[in-house]
Amino acid sequence: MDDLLSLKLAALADPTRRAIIARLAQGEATVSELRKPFPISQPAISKHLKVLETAGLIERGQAAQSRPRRLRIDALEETAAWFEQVRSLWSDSFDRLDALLDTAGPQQGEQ
Amino acid sequence: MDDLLSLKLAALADPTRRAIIARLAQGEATVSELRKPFPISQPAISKHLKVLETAGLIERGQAAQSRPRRLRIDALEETAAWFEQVRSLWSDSFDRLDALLDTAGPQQGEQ
DNA sequence: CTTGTAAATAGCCATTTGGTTATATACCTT
DNA sequence: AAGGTATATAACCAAATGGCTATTTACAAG
Repeated sequence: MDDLLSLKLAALADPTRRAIIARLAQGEATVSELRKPFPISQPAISKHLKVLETAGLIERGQAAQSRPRRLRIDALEETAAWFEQVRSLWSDSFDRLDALLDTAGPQQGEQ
Repeated sequence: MDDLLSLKLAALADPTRRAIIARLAQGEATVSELRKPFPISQPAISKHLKVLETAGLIERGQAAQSRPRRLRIDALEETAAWFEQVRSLWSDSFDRLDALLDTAGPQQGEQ
């Protein structure tokens, strides 16, 4: 399991990391700022950030001794795109089912 | 890590399981059918299916000696909703930034 | 050049994960 | 009831994950 999409979904499977992403969606933040809401150690946060960075979901800045992180919204969209893809497979096969039912006996109009 | 959303994302972090979901998006299928594309053992597939079921992403039917699985599309939508939520956080803060720039000195129209 | 603060890395540990083979269960067919 | 086919469960294993404490690195300020 190491394609980018898997890395992204795995990264987002952790509630702490999702909270970090949600925080960064509102603007960039330093490691210490990101740490505040959580009862875990600083190294643990750094590890989470590395996971998110490896997945390409965030990137690192440089400012004095702090390294502000920011969200890579495009990477998040790429992840969301997978869901769209499945959704369209689903509705395609639904369409085919509708067509089939139409042929067998046209009665109701599906939503 | 055991809230439902985390379970769902973790379930989808595996390529085999995503392929299974994609397959099920096109219609229900038995375990043997689902197994075909993969070079792994039947118990391994059953394990994957259990992960997906625990996450609420699929459900199990009953038909003779086969237990067809089908996609729970609503569960998938719930998962996709998280991405929507982050997207809106992101655009909200973008709006605020725009407003700020407007106040400071109105010059360019953002994409 | 020492001190302070922010963050990263190393080393450790328990738990989880994804795979395996072997075995059990469930249901149809004969 | 005996056999066959579909699936589930058990028991095991190696690797990955998420946490910790201790230590190191990077930079700014005295």
